[in-house]
Amino acid sequence: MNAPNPIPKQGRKWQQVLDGARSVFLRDGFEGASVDDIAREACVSKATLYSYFPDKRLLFVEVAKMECRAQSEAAIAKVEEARDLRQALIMAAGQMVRFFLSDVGIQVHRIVVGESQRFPEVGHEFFLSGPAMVKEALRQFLQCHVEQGELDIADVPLAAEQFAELCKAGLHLPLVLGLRTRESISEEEIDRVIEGAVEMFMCRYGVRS
Amino acid sequence: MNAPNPIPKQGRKWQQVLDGARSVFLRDGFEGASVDDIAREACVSKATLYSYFPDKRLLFVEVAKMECRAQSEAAIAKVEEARDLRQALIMAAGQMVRFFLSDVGIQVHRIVVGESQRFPEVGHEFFLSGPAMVKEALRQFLQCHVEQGELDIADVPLAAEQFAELCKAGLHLPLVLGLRTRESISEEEIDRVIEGAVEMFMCRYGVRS
DNA sequence: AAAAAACTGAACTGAACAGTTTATATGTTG
DNA sequence: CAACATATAAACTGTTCAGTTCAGTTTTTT
Repeated sequence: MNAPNPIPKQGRKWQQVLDGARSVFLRDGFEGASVDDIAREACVSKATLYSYFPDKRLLFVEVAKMECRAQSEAAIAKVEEARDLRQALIMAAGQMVRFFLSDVGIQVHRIVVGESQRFPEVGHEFFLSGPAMVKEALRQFLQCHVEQGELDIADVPLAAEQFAELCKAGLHLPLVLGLRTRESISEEEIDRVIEGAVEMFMCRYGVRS
Repeated sequence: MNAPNPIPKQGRKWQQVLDGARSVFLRDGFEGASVDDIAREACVSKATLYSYFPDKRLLFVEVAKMECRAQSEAAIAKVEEARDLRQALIMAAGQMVRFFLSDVGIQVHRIVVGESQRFPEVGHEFFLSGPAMVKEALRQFLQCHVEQGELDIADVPLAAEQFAELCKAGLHLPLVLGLRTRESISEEEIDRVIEGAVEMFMCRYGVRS
């Protein structure tokens, strides 16, 4: 009768707290979220919450890391499926754009950026478990295709950064600042950005046959 | 003896308050800055401050707009100096990169992004008086060179967004999140990003002679 | 069933801070 | 001088909220 659940991590309600925190932070932001709200949402007493996480900030860091890991693993997996180079870039761009535009992506971005002055370690942890992972995967992917002679890139890290940046073109900022809503962005608009990014990238670094 | 000072706007201490607010907001962020601090920094009583600005948020909006206007006007002026297309793009990129990396640029960006959930109008005002102005100028500039046959761009707005985005490659995010400091970025690194952006852009949209 | 560990709810503490009010001072203008 | 506008310091109000404490209950382990 031992261990029907594989990862109770600590105590029974660890995950429960994390889930509650996730939904409240994503709804209300960091300052906007009260610890009482989180406890209520998680159906857990405040005392229990504080027995797992030393303070609000650390709780948020955990939520952000969880979210980043999930997303970047999904993205990396998707890319490895594709066969053709151009197709892979389109997949990768699509994955990135869709994350940039998702509620979670926008909200985590807002909070992390907003708090990174007062709590630098928040920004730090986020960067390492999110963007840095994706960029690293992208670098390896590009390097690989350079060696196969399909791409001609002198500065691979820069190229990876450029590609990621191109995927935000015109959509990310207005969404983050609340000038547009997710729903106001059509699939066509998204596709234009994706294709624009891939086209530009291939134009610059593709080997002309 | 009337009007030795041309723009007292309102009362004598309007500018004084704004300057104090600027430096405190830029040092401590929005939540981090207390109104008492701002009043002290501006050498003004709290009551006076509140007689000019209805609340803290509006005060910040004014600071951000002031900063944006100054920057975007400077940027636009710089570009109009250059003769040659490629040179103009390099100037424009340089101007944008340097603003993205400046203390003011980073700090305003942090605050605006962080507060845009709770106070959407902050994000709104910022976007319109900053990024939107620059993008508009960029579009006009590109359109102009398309008509002169130097560039071949089907979707000018997208191209403008892409160019602006390329100027952030690899530098902006780590700085905003506090993983790197302004000083740790060498001039060579900046130049690599600028040249990378221009090279990529010309590769994609330049008319091959 | 007894002991130990985890959890609860509710009340409490302490501090921060936006915004207001008041009583007073300074300075300008007619 | 008198009236008026502007400024000031300081105390006050009211609220919000992170984090603590504790007496008591439930769950798990042995």
